[in-house]
Amino acid sequence: MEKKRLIFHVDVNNAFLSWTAVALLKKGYAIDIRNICSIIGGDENLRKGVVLAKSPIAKKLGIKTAETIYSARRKSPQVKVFPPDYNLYHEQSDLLYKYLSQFTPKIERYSIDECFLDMTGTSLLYADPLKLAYKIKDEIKTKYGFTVNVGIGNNKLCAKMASDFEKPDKVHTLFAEEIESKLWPLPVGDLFMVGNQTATILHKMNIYTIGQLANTDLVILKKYFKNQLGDFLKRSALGIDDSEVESESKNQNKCISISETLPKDIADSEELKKILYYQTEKVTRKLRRQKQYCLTVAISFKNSNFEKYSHQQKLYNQTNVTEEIYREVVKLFDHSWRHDSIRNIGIRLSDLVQIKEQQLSLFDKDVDKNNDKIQEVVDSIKDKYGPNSIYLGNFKNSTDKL
DNA sequence: TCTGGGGTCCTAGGACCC
DNA sequence: TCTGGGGTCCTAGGACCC
Repeated sequence: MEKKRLIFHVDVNNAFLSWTAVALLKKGYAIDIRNICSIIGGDENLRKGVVLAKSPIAKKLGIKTAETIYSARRKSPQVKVFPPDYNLYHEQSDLLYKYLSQFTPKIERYSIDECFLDMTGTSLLYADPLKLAYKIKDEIKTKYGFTVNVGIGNNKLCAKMASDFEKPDKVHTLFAEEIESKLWPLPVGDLFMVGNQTATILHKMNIYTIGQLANTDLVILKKYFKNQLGDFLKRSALGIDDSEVESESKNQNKCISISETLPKDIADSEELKKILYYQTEKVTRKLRRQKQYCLTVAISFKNSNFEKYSHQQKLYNQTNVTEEIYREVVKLFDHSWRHDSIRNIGIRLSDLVQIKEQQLSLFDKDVDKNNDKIQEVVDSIKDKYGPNSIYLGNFKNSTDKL
């Protein structure tokens, strides 16, 4: 018999918008942008003009996340647009994580604004889970000025679905005995991991609610969805999920990537390579900060027709040295670039490992040691004097463009 | 002034081996 | 000489999440 678990899901309400609102209020801004028709949006002049977060009023007017600001303005001409501040968001995310860590060591940062807490077996410390959830919610509000939803369930799926019920500033439960009454009436597209494509297929099968999905014969689902997906959907609709809350130490990054929509389409290989160098630097520094090495390097393109393509290559040895990875990036670029006009370009490092397991070749060994040393020195100079304090001679002007 | 960025996971299909 | 088939590894591309 499986032990009954107790999982909390804490979700910041309109995270980017709330965090910006709090920061603005602190600076003396007269209006709380959470209470007007407002959005957080990228810079349209740089072609990054999409909605990243919206206020409840903006939502009511039909503005959706990821749509263009242009389209948002058509829905509501008076909408106020504020730029994102990712440094602020990471700071706030860290604050939240630190605050929540006091309640259990079994905590998973699921995204920048969401955490799972495994509260199983804490009944001696916290007799009433609901009371604790309210305390968490209220304390975050008074301490930090933003609100959260807390969802409580017997697994991660139910906790997450519960935190989504009614917003903002609410606590909800979705225990096993509540699944039929609280989960099943919801539209099937609301179920976690049911996106547009899956929802469309389900609708064609005349399945519109989570309850209908739960009561659909598995044999039928398996006909429409390959392999485990049918199983997974049925289990989710029944509120079944036995995945664990993965605490930080267990939860290693599987890949690191960077990509960028360019202010203008670029079809010049030298220019694109300069951007790639700058991206390689950024992404490998992150890799080194995490004391990780990668074995696979990938490059990705989106051209002016919005067609995407990518290429990847496995290396012989794991590395986190900028120059080694950049050499591979250039190879991939020369191999795969279709000489088209590029709108968005990026790099992805995957097959990450913590310890370098080298397939040592006699000759590589010393070179490698030197590279590591050089890299350390370069990083420390950049930490001290800023990212542009030192660079390769041939890319002296690479940051001018960016 | 149309259409972001950082992730995870899955699958089809090709290459290669026996 | 008439083209099987299982297993493994790898890449490209896509769905989904926030």
